[in-house]
Amino acid sequence: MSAPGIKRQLYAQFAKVAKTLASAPRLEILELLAQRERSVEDLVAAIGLPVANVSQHLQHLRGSGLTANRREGKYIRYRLADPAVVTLIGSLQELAERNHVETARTINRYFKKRDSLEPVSRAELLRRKKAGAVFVIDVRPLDEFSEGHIPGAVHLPLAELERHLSELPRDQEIVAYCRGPYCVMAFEAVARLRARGFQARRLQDGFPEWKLARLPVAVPA
Amino acid sequence: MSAPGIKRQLYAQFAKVAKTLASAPRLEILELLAQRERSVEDLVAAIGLPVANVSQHLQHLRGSGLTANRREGKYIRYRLADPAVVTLIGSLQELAERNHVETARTINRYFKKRDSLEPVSRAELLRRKKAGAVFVIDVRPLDEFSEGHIPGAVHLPLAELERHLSELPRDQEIVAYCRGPYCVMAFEAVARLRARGFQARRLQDGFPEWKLARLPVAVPA
DNA sequence: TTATCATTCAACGCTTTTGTTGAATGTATG
DNA sequence: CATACATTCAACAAAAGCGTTGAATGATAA
Repeated sequence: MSAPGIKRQLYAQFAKVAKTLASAPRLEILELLAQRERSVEDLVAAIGLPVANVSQHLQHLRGSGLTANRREGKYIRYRLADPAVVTLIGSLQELAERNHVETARTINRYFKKRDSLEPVSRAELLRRKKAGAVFVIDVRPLDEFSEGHIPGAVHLPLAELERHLSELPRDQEIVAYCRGPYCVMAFEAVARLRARGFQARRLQDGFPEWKLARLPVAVPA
Repeated sequence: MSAPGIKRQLYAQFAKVAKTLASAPRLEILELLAQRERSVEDLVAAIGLPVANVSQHLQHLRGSGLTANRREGKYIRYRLADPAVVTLIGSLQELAERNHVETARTINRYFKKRDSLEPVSRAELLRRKKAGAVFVIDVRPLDEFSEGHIPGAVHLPLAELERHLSELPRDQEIVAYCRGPYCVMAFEAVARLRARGFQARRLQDGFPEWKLARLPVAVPA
């Protein structure tokens, strides 16, 4: 009375969910949604694809249960349906970096070049924050920072970095973070700061991972 | 000097790795490899697809770095390249069960029906093993059991269950496990045992997850 | 109501993926 | 050296997925 077909069916469904992650634009959308809820418009502005296409991807994501949405006036706001999505994508990226040759090469060529130092782990950052021996900057866009950030972090997006150099400490290490472990902005910020003679390092993960680990989060009123 | 293309490139590569998981046969192959190393022949016998097709899937898996292989005489033996593959697939399945409507329905219809009791967690099984209040059976095929199993577990595959009922305790709970959290065999075993009046439950995960958690493992010489 | 605007739908070519078939490779065995 | 056998390669048709285009929904605001 056992059903061998049930196994196939279940695996086909798992595969369907995996297929949702198998698209670069969808991964980008998920990363953006990990920062905060967004309307279709917002997402279009952020990733620069035609509206219909983004909408189509959002349908796919919703169909797999990775996102949820709610209507708010004219807008429909999308969000991650489950914080575990961040975990899943994290595992995927970690595995890709360690085992997929091309991914490893890309990361070595581009990222490691700009940031040869070991990144700071969450635990280490916590310790050093308590000791007061660190200056944390959040390089994401303002709207994402406003939705929540590491307590004590100063908002300083890439575009404004040069203008505020005088406000940064030269006797303390600066730690930069952004959307996730492979978000380009933090790498770029660290590279520019080092070029200017600052001591700067990157936080290993981004804000979503920090939040997921249930570490303290500051949300401005 | 920042490269916006690098982000796209990296995400495309992550997507490529995800695409590897986006196929039912490949997920099956990975589950089989999580139990032990296998030749192409072995895999063909286990999943019942044409040789060339299985080989093709294996090329794909290898290309993404999820598997590795070595030649041994006429055979080429494949294995998981990284234990983290088990973690990744686990996250995927968990997310699918919680959020993907069809997956949840399948699981409720088929699996929950056969096993309405809460499964036993790894931690709970460990505690109860120490207290001696549990009888553990491994319902996987012999070759997988031989490659490693939970210490003290008795090998009792589905096909031989009925023949050995007299050797099972009626005053102790029986815990069955197999390849993973959604492996059909453990569900089936528990259902049959309950029908016969035994107290039986399922271990929440399978052997690969047990091993990954660095819990004690028995490997016969 | 009508106009406006965010979002979705439907249909179309285009590319990629999938499984199949039959031949090729490469290693062991007689 | 020839045969047997495990595995891979190459080529093909069928199916699925992707991005584009233009029209349709559905809610707000005048």
